[in-house]
Formats: sequence, structure tokens, C-alpha cells
Amino acid sequence: MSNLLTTSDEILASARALIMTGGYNGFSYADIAAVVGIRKASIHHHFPSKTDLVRTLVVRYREDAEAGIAGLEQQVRNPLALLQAYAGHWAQCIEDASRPFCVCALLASELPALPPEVAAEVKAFFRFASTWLTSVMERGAQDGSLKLSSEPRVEAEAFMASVHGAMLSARAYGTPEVFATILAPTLQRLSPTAAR
Amino acid sequence: MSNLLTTSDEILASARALIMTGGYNGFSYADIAAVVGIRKASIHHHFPSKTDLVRTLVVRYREDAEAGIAGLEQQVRNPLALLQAYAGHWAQCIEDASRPFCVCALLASELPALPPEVAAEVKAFFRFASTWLTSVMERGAQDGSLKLSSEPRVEAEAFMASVHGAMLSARAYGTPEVFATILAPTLQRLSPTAAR
DNA sequence: GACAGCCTTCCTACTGGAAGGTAGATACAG
DNA sequence: CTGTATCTACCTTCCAGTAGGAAGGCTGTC
Repeated sequence: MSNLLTTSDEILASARALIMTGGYNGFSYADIAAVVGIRKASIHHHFPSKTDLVRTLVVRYREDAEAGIAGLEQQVRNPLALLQAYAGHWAQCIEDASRPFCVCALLASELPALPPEVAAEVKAFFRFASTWLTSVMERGAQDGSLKLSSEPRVEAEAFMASVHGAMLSARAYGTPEVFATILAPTLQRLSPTAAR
Repeated sequence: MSNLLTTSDEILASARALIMTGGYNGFSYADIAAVVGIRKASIHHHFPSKTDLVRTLVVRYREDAEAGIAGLEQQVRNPLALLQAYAGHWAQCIEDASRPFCVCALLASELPALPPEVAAEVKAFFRFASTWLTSVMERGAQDGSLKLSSEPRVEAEAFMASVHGAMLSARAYGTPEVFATILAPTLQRLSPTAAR
């Protein structure tokens, strides 16, 4: 109780770490119990079913992302800088190896095999990210800080796809730098200072 | 014996379909047995362990890809057209919903949780795809059929990342068209006829 | 041609362990 | 004395994998 982290927070944190390495079917309550230092049954007290656990995990993940982006928007005004900060966030996560993959990108690849409640939340995360990126693209097109070659929504989807694909490649090659290498030309292309 | 498909081929085919929906941990020998119409133990006769099964599946997958690309290279000479054909292949797979995801892209997301033998083969697939795409980019840069804004290898990695990310988005949104929508501007940008 | 042996394929039946989940008791705080 | 958090003990189901045998085809030998 007097801990900095509540038990349910610890459960969620270790579940996230486990999902990031092996996906939804890649972890069990026993794995979490071993990490957190409690018994399986105690986890069921906090999250009656695995579906409950992962659903609240994804909801929390989106809420954190929303808060993080809201904070970023207050610090950074320039749309290009926002995209760079977004890419930089993931680059750091991948290189830290502490959070080497976006939970939702990983869960999205398993979508058809996920419990419907979890799948719905994963889809909601994609819509949220897409909506935000689209708004950044729109602002960039208006104030000239971004040079778009397609509609803002299409550019946003393409940007998000690049980020997710680059994560996958970084993981496949085992070389985190690959992420930045792939994102650099993508950001370069969106920059108005780029030649031709 | 007189079948068009051998039993082991049928096992591999249904394993591939199952992996494409739920990944490595998302299927069991029992699932395959139900589809193929034999007993679990019979699968063990063909593939002693799950690792064996998936490893040969990935090896076969890469061999098929190599053969497919070799055939494509004989039909199509123009590098831009090669990239379009490559993207078109995946677009068709996704829309057919028969093969809605690249097996290796899916397995790559689970890499840290995969048996080492399988992980090694998945990595080999990524290296193969990257090497081929790099060679296409190099030829395109030489004969002017592609307009690169970075080194061929970087363009190849970025292109592959776009394809994989677009697959993920198409799955997340449940709308196959998203794949083509994302790939279109990517191909457009590589085309020499594109303005600026 | 018939038998014998072998190989392949598939089967039933089983094992040990891990999965998600439940029942019910205990400890303790407000 | 009620609610929260944790425990032990257990359940059912599923998992990958094994043992051993039945069926049938292929081949060599007499």
C-alpha cells in the first residue's frame, strides 16, 4: 500500500514487458507471478481474466500516449519537430531495449487471434495515433513547415506505417540503429528545406 | 501418396494459415490435426517438434519467395515495375484475405520469444528481402528508372518497412485498401516522372 | 508367385507439465 | 465487522511430445 507502485501497477508493467517480447499468447499469469513476486491467484484478484488484464493494459497505454502527446504539443509547436520528437521517442525506446516495441503494433499483428475486447482497444489506439498524425500533417501543410506530396491523412498513415515497419526491421536485424536509418530519409522528405 | 498434396505439405499449409492469424504461440498441433484430418501424433511423425515444423515452414517460405522473385525478374526488367509488382503481390494477398500477412513479418514481431532455430531463419528472410530490394534500387538508380533520395540500401530498408507497416495498418483497420493507399505515394515518390 | 522383411504412415493411448481460473481460508486495516 | 489483498490447494483443459502397434506398400529371395 505504501509502495510507490501499487501491485496492480506492477502487474500491468510486467505484463507489458512480457507482451513486448512475445505477444498476447507469449506470456502467462505464472510468468507475471514470478516477476512480481506474488501468486497466480492474487493476479486474478486484480484482473479476473487475462482479457481484463490486457484490455486495461491497452487502455492505460493509450491514455499514457494521449497524455504524452498533449505534453509534447505544449512544448513543441512546429509540426516537423513534432514528427521528429515522435520518431525520436521510439528510437530511444528501441535503443534502451527497455521498451523495444510498441505494444499496440505487436498486438495488431495478432489481431485476429485476440479476444474481441482487446482487439477493439488496439484498433482504437491505431485510430487515435492516425488522427493525431493527420492533424500534425494538416498543420504542417498550412504553415509550410511540412512538404506533403499527398493528402494529410495519407501522409499520416504512411508515416505511421514507416515507424511500425522500422520497428520490425530493427527487431529482425537486432540492430536498433536501423530504426533511425529508416526514419531519417522519411523525415527529410517531409522537410521543406529538402532539395527537389 | 497419389494425392496432389502430400500430407506434410498439407500440414505446412495449414500451419502457415494458422501462424498468419495468431503467430507462433497462437496455434497448436491439435489445430492442425483438425484442419488436415489426421491425429496429433501423425504430425509428430512428419515434424518431430513444433520447432522443426515452423523452421521448415520458414525455410520453404523463403525458397518460394526466391523462386517467385527469380520468375518475376525474368518477366519484368524495369526496377520501378519490379517494386510495383512486389507491392501488388502483397496488396492482392491482403485483399484475398487468403494470405493476409507475411509470415516472416509476423514472426519477426515475436522474435525474442521464438526458438533460436526459427528466429535465425526469420532473420535470414529479412536479409534476403533486403538484399534483393537493394539490388533493385541500385539498378533503378543506374538506369534512371528510380529516383532515389538516399543510398540504395537505405531506400530498400525504408521501402520494406513501409510494406510491413502498411500490412499492419491494413490488419488493424480491417480495411485492405489502406495497404495500397499507403504504398501508392511511396511508389510515386520513387518514380522519376514525379514532379519535384 | 508367394513369402519375408522392411519402411512409411497413421493410429490409440498415454505422460508430465503448463495453461487460465476457482474455492475458501487467513491476515490486516479502517 | 467489512473490505481488500494475499495465500494454499485444487480444477479442467490444453499443450507438446512419446510408446507401441496396425495397416499397407515396396522389394528382394526362393
